[in-house]
Formats: sequence, C-alpha cells, structure tokens
Amino acid sequence: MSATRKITIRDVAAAAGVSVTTVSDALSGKGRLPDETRQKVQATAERLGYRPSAIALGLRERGLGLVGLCIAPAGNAALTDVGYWATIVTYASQTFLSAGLAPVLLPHSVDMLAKLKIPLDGAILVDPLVDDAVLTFFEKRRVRCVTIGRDLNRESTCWLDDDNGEGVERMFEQAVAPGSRIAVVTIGQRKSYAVDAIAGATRWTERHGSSIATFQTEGPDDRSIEAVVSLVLQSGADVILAQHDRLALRIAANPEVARRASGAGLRLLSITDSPELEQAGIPISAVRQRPALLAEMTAKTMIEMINGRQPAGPVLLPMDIIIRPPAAALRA
Amino acid sequence: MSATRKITIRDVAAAAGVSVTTVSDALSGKGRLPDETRQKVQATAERLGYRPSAIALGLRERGLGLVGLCIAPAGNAALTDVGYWATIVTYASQTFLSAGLAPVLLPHSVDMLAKLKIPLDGAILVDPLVDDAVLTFFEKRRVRCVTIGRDLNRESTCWLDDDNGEGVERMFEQAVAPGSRIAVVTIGQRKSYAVDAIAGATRWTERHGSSIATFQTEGPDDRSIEAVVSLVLQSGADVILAQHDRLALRIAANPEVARRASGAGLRLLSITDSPELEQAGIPISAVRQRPALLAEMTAKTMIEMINGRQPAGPVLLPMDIIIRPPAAALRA
DNA sequence: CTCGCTTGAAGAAACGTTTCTTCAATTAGG
DNA sequence: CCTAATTGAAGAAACGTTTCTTCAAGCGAG
Repeated sequence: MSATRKITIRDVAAAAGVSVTTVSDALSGKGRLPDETRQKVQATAERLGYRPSAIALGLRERGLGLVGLCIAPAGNAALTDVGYWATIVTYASQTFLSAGLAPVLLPHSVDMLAKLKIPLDGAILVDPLVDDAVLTFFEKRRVRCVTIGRDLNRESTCWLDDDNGEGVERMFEQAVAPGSRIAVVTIGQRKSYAVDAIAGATRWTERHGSSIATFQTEGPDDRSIEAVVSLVLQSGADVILAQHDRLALRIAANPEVARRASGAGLRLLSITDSPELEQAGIPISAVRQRPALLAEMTAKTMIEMINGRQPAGPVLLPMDIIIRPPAAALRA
Repeated sequence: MSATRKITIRDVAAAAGVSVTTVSDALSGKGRLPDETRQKVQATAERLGYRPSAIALGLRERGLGLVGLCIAPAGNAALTDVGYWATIVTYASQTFLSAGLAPVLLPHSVDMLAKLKIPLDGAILVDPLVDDAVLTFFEKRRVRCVTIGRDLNRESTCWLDDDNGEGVERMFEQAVAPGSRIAVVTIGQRKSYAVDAIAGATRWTERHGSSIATFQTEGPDDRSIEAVVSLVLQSGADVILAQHDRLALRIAANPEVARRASGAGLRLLSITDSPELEQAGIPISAVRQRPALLAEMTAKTMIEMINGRQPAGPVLLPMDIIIRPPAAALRA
C-alpha cells in the first residue's frame, strides 16, 4: 500500500536522463534508438516499477475494451438462482476475454448504472423487459447494445434468441395429436420468448385445425396457480403448455393434472427445460434452450459491432426438443 | 451506430458560443454563471447528445472504479458448475455496485490478464492456488488484492475465509467420540481451507487423545479413490473426514463404507457442505461455508482499501455446523 | 472621478500516453 | 571539403475533462 504516487513515464524519463518520447519508443520497440539506450531505459523502467496507465492509453485509443453484461431480473431471482443466466455469463465472459475484452457485471437499474462512470464499448442485455429502461439508458449514452431475447415494444435493437417459435412448433409436431385442445398458461411479465413460443404453437394449431386458449395467472403464488389450473381443466384441454419449467412443475403437482396425465388424457409441455423436469411425477416434454451457444454468438456479435461491422438482423438458434412420452405411450 | 465522431465538450462549447470552461461549469452546476447561460449550454448539450468521456474523467481522477473478480479454477470446474462461486460473484458484485464500483470478471490466466488493458482499482481472488501466478501478477502491477482463502506460500496478502479450523473442531466436538481414530482423505491441489480444517481436527485430537492419519488420493478418478478408501478401511478408522462434499459422496458410494456407516461403526464427515449431501445414502455431517457473507465482507474490505484505509489482518468467519446423525443415534 | 469589489467568462495547466514533426549531429559520397 | 543522407533524440500536439487562475467590464462608494 502506502499511497506512493504512481510512477509515470515522466519519472522514468527523468531517471534515465532522456525524454518521454525516448522512453515510450524504447519500451514499445518503436522509433530509431540504439540498443544501448533502449536497454538503459528498459532497466530504469523496471527498477522504478513503471506501468503505463491504462486510462491514458484508453484516452488515446478511445476505449478500454469494457463490455457490460446485464441481466434483467425475473421476479426476485438473482444470477445464482438461475442456471441459465450463470451459463450465459460464463460463456459470454469467456468469449469476450478471448478477444481481449473485459466483461463488466452490470445491475439492471438505471440509477446504479448512472453512478458507474465507466466507458463501455458495448453491452449485452439478457431477457429485456417490455419498454426496458436500461435499454433506453444505453441508447441515450450511445452504448452499443445486443440483447438476448428482445424488448417487445422496441424495433431497433440487435438481438439473438433461441428459436422458441420453431422449437415449440416442432415439439407439437412430435408430441401432440392433431385436433387437440391446447391451453397455454402464462405467468409473470410478458416476455419475448413466451410470445414467440405461443406464436409457434398457434402456427401448429392453424395447420392442424386445433384450438388454442391462453390463461394468465394472477400471481406466482400457489393459490393463483391452482385457480388457473382448475379453469384449464374445466376448459377440457388435452394439452397444457406452461410458460416455463417452474410453472410446469407446479402445475404437475395438481392431483387432477397428475391423474389425467398419467392416463394419457392430458399432455403437459413446458417452453423451457430444466433438469428438475426429469424428476417430475408425470412426463413433461420441453424445448431446451442453449444458453452456452447463445452467449457465445451474442458476444461475437458484440465484438463485430465494436470492430465497426454492421450487425446482422435478429438471429434465431435452433433448439433441442426433449420429448418425455407418457407412460401409456411407452407401453404401446 | 454509424461511426459518428464522439461529441466532445469542445463541440458543445463551439455550438453554444462559449468556452469549454463555461460548458463544464454549466453542466456541473459549479462556477459563477447566470441562469440564462447555464440553461443555454444545457440545452445545447442536450441537443447535441453530449456525454462526458468517462475515460477523460478517469484520467483526472486516477481511477474509474473498476474491481476485478477472479476465481482460481479447481480442476476443470467453471463458474457455472460451482454454486459456491456463483454466490460469491453475485454478492461481491452487488456490494461493489452499491458502492459505485464496477465488477469485472477476470480470467485466472496471466496471459489473458496481460492482454486486458484495464485500470483496476483492486481485485478479489477466490481460492488462490499455491504460489498463485495471478497473485504475483497483481502484485507486480500494484493492483490491490484481497483473497478469499489464501496462497499457502505467501505471507503478505490480505485475506478472508470461513473459519474452517474452528468449524471442523466444533463439528468434531459435536459429532465424534473422544478416542476415535480419524482418517483424513484429501484430493487435488493443496488448498488453504483444507489445511486449516485439518489443523482444527488435529487440535481436537490433541485435546481428546485421539489419533489422526492423512490419506492423499492419487487422482480424482474412481480407481484412485477406491484404492485410498480401502487403505482407510484397513487402517481401522472410526471417522473419515473428506476434503469436500464431492469426495465425501464418492466415499459414501463404497459398499463397505456404507455398511459400516449405517451400523454406526463409522462416521463420515466433510469439510464442505452441499445440498447433495442431504441425498446421500448414509448421513454425512459437514461444515457449511457462508459464501454470501464472505463475499460481502471481502468486497467491503476491498472498498476500504480503495478508500485508503489500511486493511485489517486475516478475517475468519464463524461457520455453521450441519450434523447429520447416524440412524443408530436417531433410534437411541 | 477613481478605487475596489463583484460578476461573468475565458485561458491554461494537469492527468499520462503515443505519435508526428523537427532538429542537430554524424557519416557517407562526390 | 562540401552537400546530402542518416541517425539519435527531443518537442509538441492530441485524446477529453476539470479546476485554478486570470482578466475585463460593470457598478457602488468615497
């Protein structure tokens, strides 16, 4: 420690008895200098423990190579709670670091962001909300931004996502009988992945002459969910499509759902997959997202943008379909 | 987008027909300016979309408020795989952000770090290796560093950790009968937490006249572990203390261990806890680490250092003890 | 009328680099 | 021996701010 003043290039120059230009040239291997001078300067710099100031460098180069990583929260979940996010952070960071860029973890709060005085070369926003304020903040500050998923009320941003629409459509193709009555259960804020997934399901129903109805839970509490589930059951649905795995598990916990599902009179599907679905009492088919690949591609898009290339339009990644057939089907 | 040159304070000054000083004063609320001028300048700045350069600011202020977060890998595990690390990253980041500092995710690789030209105000290193090269790198660059756990071959760094020694000692007090024959099984690189834990166990044995023997596996593969376990069993140990939860689970999978443990003739303990231990076939007591608190305190220590206060010596956090009594004891 | 105080605003230095330009001294060539 | 080219090294500008200092104009008081 000991607040020793930082050693600058001027200190080295003075100590070596040369000009700052000479020091700069000697250390960077540029300019026209005899080896003798070069070595003398290098030795002096070493002795003094000189390190060039990254900030001064950044001032010249117009950028330090910092990229933000920002995750819009879903409810009260934090990075730790959602493996999907942790995977994205890990892989995006890795990609950035390999390119010599440093990933900065950003809060999804305009107030906190405003306090951070850091020169971002770009930022990735994961799961933006509708009318996302952070996205607006980035636009105002002219920070390049790529999102994973999209802000449903915004046209302009560059985004990537799993191809949830195509994924769900394909899952229906494999797991659902034509003519089925579909019930979609949504929960929480309107998210682009859910919208796309429902669009995919709708395309399937249009092709196969099935019906589709959407149910929205009032809240994430068990009572609201129970209420919606009983509505769904009354509606005579053959197939329930849940917005995400946690919701699917809660729906699966309903005794009537479990009874009908085990008898193959009901099929439970989820728009997102997770290891926990494996453990559910009844089979739950799902579309599996690919956060690692998604993160890598998003980071690469960001790198392209930083290097001045025009970003491509939206990119949609094909997904894996996880079919967990009902016991009845297995027996057949 | 569109590589439009950045708007500088000079542009605003020219557009408003004033000097840069006036612009700076007008926008920061300092200086002596009539409201009229102030507003005119503010309007011009707004119109042009002027944003002060964070780098230029940083150059004056000697620092941008960037703190590194670096995790020394254990084997091939990444951030995603270890909940402990994800928790640390989450909570440390939160603490930094609340203090207006921006957390940067750093690789545990000197080569990659050297390519990153960023002005770090400090860094946290989690689980440093013995003779950790990254720690040396930080020292050379004069980057303030706090570690979670410590480099066993280094005296000088400021570090915090769970109090593994006291924790294990207390666990023994509660779970182990005096006179027991203790076998400690270690795996992988020598880590400070394991060294401390073994020291705690040794203190307990010295007080209670028990014996302690240490076994090191050759590698992380099942064969090496089996070999060590059979040695341990031959040694007639009553108590096995495993270096971490994953190792404990593998040891628990040994049939002979399971047999003896279910009969209360053997007690299996682990230096680290995890939810998976709950699911093990036999009871495994453990000391539970507190990554959230640890991360918060470490981040606060770092903030203190950045603010110029002398860091305290090592800080050890009291741990929770998770006793999972053998079935025999439950019956009694 | 002039001195001194206040007000409004500009100039300049400093933060730490790199790079472009300049310049003197040395060497080679005719 | 004089000119031209080369070599070694320094000067200065630029990157974008903030802040300390300076300065002129206006105004009231003596």
